[in-house]
Amino acid sequence: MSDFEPKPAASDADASIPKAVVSRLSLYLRQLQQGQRDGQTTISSKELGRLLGFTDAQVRKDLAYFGHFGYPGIGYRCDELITAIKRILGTDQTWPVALVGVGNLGRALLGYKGFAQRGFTIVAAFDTDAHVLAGGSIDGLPVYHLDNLPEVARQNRIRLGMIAVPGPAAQGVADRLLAVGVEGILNFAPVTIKLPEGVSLVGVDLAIELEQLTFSVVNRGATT
Amino acid sequence: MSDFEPKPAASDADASIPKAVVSRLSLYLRQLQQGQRDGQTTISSKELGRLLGFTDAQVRKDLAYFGHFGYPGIGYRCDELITAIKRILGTDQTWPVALVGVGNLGRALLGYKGFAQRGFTIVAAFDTDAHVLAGGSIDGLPVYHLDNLPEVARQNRIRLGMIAVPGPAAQGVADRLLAVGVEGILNFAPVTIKLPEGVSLVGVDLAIELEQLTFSVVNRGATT
DNA sequence: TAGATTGTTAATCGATTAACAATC
DNA sequence: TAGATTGTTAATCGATTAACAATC
Repeated sequence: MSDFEPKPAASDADASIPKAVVSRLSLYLRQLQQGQRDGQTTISSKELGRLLGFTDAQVRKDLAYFGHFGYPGIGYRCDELITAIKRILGTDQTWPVALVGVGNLGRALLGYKGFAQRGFTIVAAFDTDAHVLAGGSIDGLPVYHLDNLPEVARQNRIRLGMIAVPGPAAQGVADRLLAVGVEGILNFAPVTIKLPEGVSLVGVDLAIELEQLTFSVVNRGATT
Repeated sequence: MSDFEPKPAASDADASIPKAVVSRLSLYLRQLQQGQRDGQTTISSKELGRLLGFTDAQVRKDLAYFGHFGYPGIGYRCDELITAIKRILGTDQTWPVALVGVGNLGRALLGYKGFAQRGFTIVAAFDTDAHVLAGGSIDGLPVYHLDNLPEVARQNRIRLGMIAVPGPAAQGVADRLLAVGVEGILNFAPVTIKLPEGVSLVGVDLAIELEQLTFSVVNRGATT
């Protein structure tokens, strides 16, 4: 850590950061990258907020949790802020990810281009189905039996796992990921997974996303 | 509407419902259905909260936005509460959905079993790529050129659309969905989409979900 | 300099939790 | 009845917004 740090950095006993702030951070990053592709070099909190539907105050407050990134009178320099947010989110490095479950959804995740661009690489896939395993590899990526998880995870220093198996199998898979030291799990199975403290979990349930949509369509204007 | 309504129902000038409440509603529903499959007929707010990591007070408060569903001393009857929540979310009916973009991700969405079980049916898929269109159908579902959206959408009374196209194409697709009267959009493209008031939007960005995970892994314990 | 915009404080707003009378 | 649990009110907690001195 050579360059001076603007703030004690969120690693300390630093006041905890609201989850909502972190999810907006990802949106800021995405928007900044889009702006940069369009040749923008600088952006104000007002403009960034407008593009995403937030107030300028919120943008500044969110960023101020992590340091002083802006220039009064100018705004934020896109390249600097992109670098800063990536560091905050931990995606200034590439993360090797394990995928468990190579059905429909798993295959789509394997082929998804968006991961590489944002610092993630699926380095190994696992399944238990003989039919799937028979192929040996998909898109050039080896597909192992789940029983090989321990060795493969260790060899590739895997810290993140994605679960794309049927609901009833998800908890068992999560337990096996934990057992090999995975620190974060992205779960696509439509069930609640129980994890011990100290392991992070993000759940994505595609049907639930659609339900959120139908609610607001049916109750047009009833949400905050 | 024959049976007596417990409350003025969220359609009125009824105080607006926080988004967070609606997303928990979906989790309650999922958990209740899981419980029911395991033979449970009744559940208390305390137990339901414990399973999902919420307080009992929160569960009761959330449900109380919509009516009186519980029985003091007993709890909630699973079947009744499932029916009630489905009605609230609008998934007591089946929604025909249009899918635009039949690449990797689109194909996975087409094959996803979880939708049908929760009230959604993809009734038509669209693309603009000649190679994709050449097949004519996928999984028995017709794939049309996007230019055919107006007629197909009308014929099938489509009110919801899912966007699974590359980022640069997403806004254009959204505009075309709007033009045919779609009222809600689930966007998987990693870009911000602008919609007019009165159309609902839910965005799912897979890389962002992973970023949320890396943040909490890197800043272990720094989130609320 | 004048104009723009930051970082931050204080005020507002909204959501969560605790507590309890009512009820089965 | 006693025990359990609801629905709801009031208290607490946290997050958002408005305002402004500091700064480029």
